[in-house]
Amino acid sequence: MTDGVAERSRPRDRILETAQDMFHKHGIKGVGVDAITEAAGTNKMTLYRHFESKDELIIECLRATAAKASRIWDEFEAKHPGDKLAQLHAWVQKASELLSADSRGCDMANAAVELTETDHPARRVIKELKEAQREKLVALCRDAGIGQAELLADTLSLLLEGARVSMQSVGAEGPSAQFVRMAESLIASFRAR
Amino acid sequence: MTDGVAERSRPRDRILETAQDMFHKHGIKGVGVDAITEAAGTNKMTLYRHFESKDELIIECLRATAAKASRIWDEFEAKHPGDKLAQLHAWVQKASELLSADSRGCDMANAAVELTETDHPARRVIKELKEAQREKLVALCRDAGIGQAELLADTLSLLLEGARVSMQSVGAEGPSAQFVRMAESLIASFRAR
DNA sequence: GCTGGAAGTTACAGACCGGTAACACCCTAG
DNA sequence: CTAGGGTGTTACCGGTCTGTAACTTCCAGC
Repeated sequence: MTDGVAERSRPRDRILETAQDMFHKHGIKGVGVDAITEAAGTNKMTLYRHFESKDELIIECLRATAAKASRIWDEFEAKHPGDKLAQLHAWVQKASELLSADSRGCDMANAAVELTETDHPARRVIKELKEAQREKLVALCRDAGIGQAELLADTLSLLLEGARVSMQSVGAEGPSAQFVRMAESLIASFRAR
Repeated sequence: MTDGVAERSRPRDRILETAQDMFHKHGIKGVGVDAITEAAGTNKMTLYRHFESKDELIIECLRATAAKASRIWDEFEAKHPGDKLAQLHAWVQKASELLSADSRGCDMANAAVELTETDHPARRVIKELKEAQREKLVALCRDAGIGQAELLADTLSLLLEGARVSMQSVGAEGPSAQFVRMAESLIASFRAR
């Protein structure tokens, strides 16, 4: 029915995959566990046998999303082995593609917006994962031979984060449409210094 | 008790102000109408006499927030009458101050993240208000004599939007800490063209 | 074929949600 | 003094939420 999830995988995997998808599309507080299990072709009891709470499921979803993002970084290295500057341009290109393909932005940032309780267990996970991603981009910039690597990486981060959230407010024809141009001219300007 | 809202204003104003504050702090779906009315020192019936639904209240809150932001723009004109470039720097400065003062970001962007239903009545309001703000910034850049005014305005928009959402994920010590430096060097670079 | 564990089913608890009805109150304008 | 509108109070509706209990069914490994 509303599946799209491979029918013959194990319930835990189906739940995780379905939850990722539904949290992404409808937001965390916009989806109940009943809806997830139904879409995953299973039931609530099975969910609670594999995840001790909805919060725990949320955290597992965020980790899974981060793992997917990590695999994309591997593609950069595979396509441009050793050429860090080419990988940086590939990062810009990939970010732009993801912007075009989907207008619901970053799951971790969205989760941070939704989960406002300062002691929510997902918040520390979000922070850890985001910091890891930041480190990766800083390293990439540095290895690409850019002087102020941290500053470039942080600027690119903010631009992308901004593009993703801007799309949700004003759509794809807003400021985010110029993301590639902004990012590329930024990189050029940092390389010229 | 949990007030902070002037006790002797009219119920409608107290509700609106309290709702703005609570939506901002805890998110829209994280606050029920009961909690709002209680904090505003009134009751649910009175809320529904002034607002036909929670959605309507949300929209009024967003409009009120935008109106506050609009008043900040008036300050720029008042402090630097006619000097658009100084006003642009004041914009950067003010944005930075707001970043330091509060880590819950932009109410409209946050609402867009939370309200995922594509036909939610608040979404068109968010888009309108955000587009109006964009126009203001573009006009300011253009009147400051900058060539590619749209591009600068959009870049600054994304940087600020990104800084606001980044703070919610990784805190004030993350990439957003460099916002002023990024914005100022951007402006300088655009002016040099 | 038997057995044990994973998965499905049904029902429910307890809380909270947005929204409404009915009625008592108070305060101000006439 | 009185009338009436704005406000407060209480109780309620139907729905949804996370999470659990008790029980049945299925299926793979022996």
